Amino acid sequence: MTPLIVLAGPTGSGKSELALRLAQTIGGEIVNYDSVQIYRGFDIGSAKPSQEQRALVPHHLFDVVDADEEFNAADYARLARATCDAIHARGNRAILAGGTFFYLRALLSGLPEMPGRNEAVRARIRAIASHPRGPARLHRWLSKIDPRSGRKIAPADRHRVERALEVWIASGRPISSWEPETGDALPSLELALRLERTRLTSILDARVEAMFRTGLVEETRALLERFPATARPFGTIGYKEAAAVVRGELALPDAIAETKRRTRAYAKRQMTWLRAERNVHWLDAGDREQTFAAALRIIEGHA
RNA sequence: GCCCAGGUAGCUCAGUUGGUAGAGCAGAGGACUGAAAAUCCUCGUGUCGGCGGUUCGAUUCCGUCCCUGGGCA
Repeated sequence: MTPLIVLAGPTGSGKSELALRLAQTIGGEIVNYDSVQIYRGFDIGSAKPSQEQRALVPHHLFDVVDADEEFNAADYARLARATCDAIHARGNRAILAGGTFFYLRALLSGLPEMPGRNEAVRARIRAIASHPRGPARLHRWLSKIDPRSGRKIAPADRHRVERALEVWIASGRPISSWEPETGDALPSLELALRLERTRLTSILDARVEAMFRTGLVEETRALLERFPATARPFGTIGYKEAAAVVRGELALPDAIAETKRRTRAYAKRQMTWLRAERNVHWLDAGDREQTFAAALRIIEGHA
C-alpha cells in the first residue's frame, strides 16, 4: 500500500512551499491538515496557499466548511481518509501538509469508536460549569467515575473535562476505557522541517506584519458580517485579534503584537508535539534547495 | 536651578506598618482520545539605583548623590 507523504514542522517553516514543489515533481496531490485552512474565506490569517499556487497542482480539504458549521477531528479523519484513497486510486501520491497534528493523528491512527460530540449533553455540563465552584465540581465528578482521567486531566482544562464527561454521560463508559485502535494505522512517511528558533521567530513576526498589511482586518470584518462572532475560527490566532480591532476593542499595534505572541507560542507547542513523535525524518529547513533535495531523496529511497 | 513623581526579575508593575520580595507578560520544558491556531501543566536569588547614617537587622526610615519622566522657571 502506498504510504502517505506527510510534511510536518512548526508554522512558518515552509511546508506548503515544499509540498507544492514535491507534488509537481513526483505527481502528487496536496491534502491539507490545518484546522483553520479548512474554513472558507479565512485566507490571509491562515496563510492559505494562493489560488495561483492551488492551480498548479490539485489541493484538497481547503475551503470545505463554513465558519458556523460544526467540524472536528473525526470529521476531518473521515474526509481525509476518503480523499487520500481517491488520490491513490488515481495513481498519484497524497502529500499531507498542515500543522494540526491532532487531525493528522486522527487520520493516521484513527479515533476510538466512542460517542461523538453531543450538544445537548454539552449544554448540561456547561450549565454546571458556569457556577462559581462548577469547574471543581465537574472535575470531582470525573475523578469519581473515571479516576484515571481525573488524574490525567487538570481541573482547569475545561475542554477535556467536558469531553470526558460527555463520553461518560452518552455511553456510561469512562473515556479512558476507550482505547484508540492501533492495528490499522495508515502507512506514512513523515518528514518534519526544523528551523533555528530565532530564525523561525523572525519569519513568523514578518509574516504577521504582512498579514495585517495585506488586509487581515478587512477580511475579518467581511467574515463577521456573514457569520456570528462566536463562530470557532474567530477565536484563532490573528482572527481573534483582528475581530477585536473591528469591534474597536484593540488598537492595531496591540493586535499585531498579540498575534505575534500567540503565533510564537503556537509554534512552540507544535515543536513539543513533534519532538514526541517517533519515526519522523527531520530535515533542516534553513536552505530551500537543500531541503527540497533531501526530502526528494528520502521519498525516492522509500519508493 | 527649584518642585513633584518614579528608579524592585528581560518588560510592565505590586509589595514589605523594618526580619533580604511576587504577579502578569516574555522565555524554557511538558501534556494532548470529536473545540486542537483550542485547552491546560511545570519552572522565579533579583547588588529591591549608588554611597553613608539610625538599628540587633534597611529593599523598607533618614541624609546625600546619580538617573528617568512631568511641571515651574
